[in-house]
Amino acid sequence: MKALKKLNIIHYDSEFLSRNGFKYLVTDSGEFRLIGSFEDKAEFLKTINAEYPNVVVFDFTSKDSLTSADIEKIREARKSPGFLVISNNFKKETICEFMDCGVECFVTKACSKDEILLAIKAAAKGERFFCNKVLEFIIDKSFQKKEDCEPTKLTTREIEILKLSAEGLDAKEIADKLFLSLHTVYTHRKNIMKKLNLKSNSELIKYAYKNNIVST
Amino acid sequence: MKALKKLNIIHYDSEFLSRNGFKYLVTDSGEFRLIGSFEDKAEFLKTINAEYPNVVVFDFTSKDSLTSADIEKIREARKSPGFLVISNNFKKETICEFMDCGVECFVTKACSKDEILLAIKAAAKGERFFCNKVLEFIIDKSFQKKEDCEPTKLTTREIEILKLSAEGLDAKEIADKLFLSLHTVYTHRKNIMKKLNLKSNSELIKYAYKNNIVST
DNA sequence: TTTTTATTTAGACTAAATATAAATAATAGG
DNA sequence: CCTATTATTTATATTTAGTCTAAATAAAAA
Repeated sequence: MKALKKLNIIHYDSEFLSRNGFKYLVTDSGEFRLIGSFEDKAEFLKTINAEYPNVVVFDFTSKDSLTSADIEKIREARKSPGFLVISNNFKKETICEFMDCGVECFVTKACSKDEILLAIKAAAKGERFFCNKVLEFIIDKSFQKKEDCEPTKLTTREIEILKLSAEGLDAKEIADKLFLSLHTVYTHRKNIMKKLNLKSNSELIKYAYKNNIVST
Repeated sequence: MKALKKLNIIHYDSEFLSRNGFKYLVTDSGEFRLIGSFEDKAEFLKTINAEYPNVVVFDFTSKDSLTSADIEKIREARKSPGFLVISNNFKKETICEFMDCGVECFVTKACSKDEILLAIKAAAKGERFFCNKVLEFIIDKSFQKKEDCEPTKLTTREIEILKLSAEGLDAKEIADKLFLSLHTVYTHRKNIMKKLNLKSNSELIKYAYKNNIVST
């Protein structure tokens, strides 16, 4: 069937309000066909494989969110749809992760109707679209970093110790908790600070909060 | 029961998705009449004074959110409507502030349709309703506190030092910055910890972040 | 004025952290 | 399988940071 070819959109968000707000948005404009707005991930993924969406829209902070592995699977299965994240609470790491696996567009839920519509169309064409807030966020947060999106890599043990530090535990408590020598904790912390270019335990804790390594 | 009298609801949220999701929610159920779902605060407040809402629903993290002063003004003007906050990113202080000025119900945007409907009805009757997430939050966060919602009052100097600590400055740097003796800084910090019942500089920094004394 | 609260400081002492060095454990690459 | 690398662990000696006790000064409240 020729006629005017509407863009097929599929949506996944655990928030009721967002699902219905989105439903209203895309159906009202008349330019799109909404395949569905899903709360359940399994059902959502099944429908993607049955229908042929041009654009996949999702909130990556949903309860049982899409992972980058999910996205890659979708990409592999067919001609890749465009991906658009509509969310709040963007975290640097998460944005990077999804950018790396090919998600084109990111907007916040605070964005205007027009901006969201623009983002959908951009995603359909495989173009990038970041709303100002996301953009600001990326620029701001990637200030101190070098080239890539990843912060200097910490080992699992180092991250563990960083987290506990940010929880307010001192070196001794961490040592007790992890059954380590106090010296070990100091050494790890020293290495963390070296890798992240920090100069005190306070800065380390600050880093953990600013970079969402612990929840606020 | 006057079966025909629908509850009048008015809604204020800067997020497009939420406004439309909410619109759908309340109109679909047939139990309510939605006076309007507003993006603009002035317009919203004007409409409240013109119409007679039974329930006022709003997101207190909106761009130009309702203040507790606004709420009080609405309360004074007429028989008080019920108030329901639908939001994410609850902060302890904000919840307390709005509870103090008489807001009955709090739910998150992640709540189910049914829960939101329950909350609306509770607000209309002047009853309290907290969703589980908000409840958890309140219980968790008010653990270490005494009676009131306010954290133990710190002096201006103490807050100043708390902030600088959270920024990652050590005692010496704070002393230099404020032209104080190192001992003075230690004393202030000791007093802060005593007042807040904290036992280390790390916990102090954690406290600052958890309580939004510094921005994340 | 007297009392309380806030702010400031010091000396003696204690706990925490660093620098340096190095030994295992685990892992990746050939 | 062996080896180079990385991760994890620990210790000693030394330095630095922080606490305890005590108290002076200033400002604000009673």
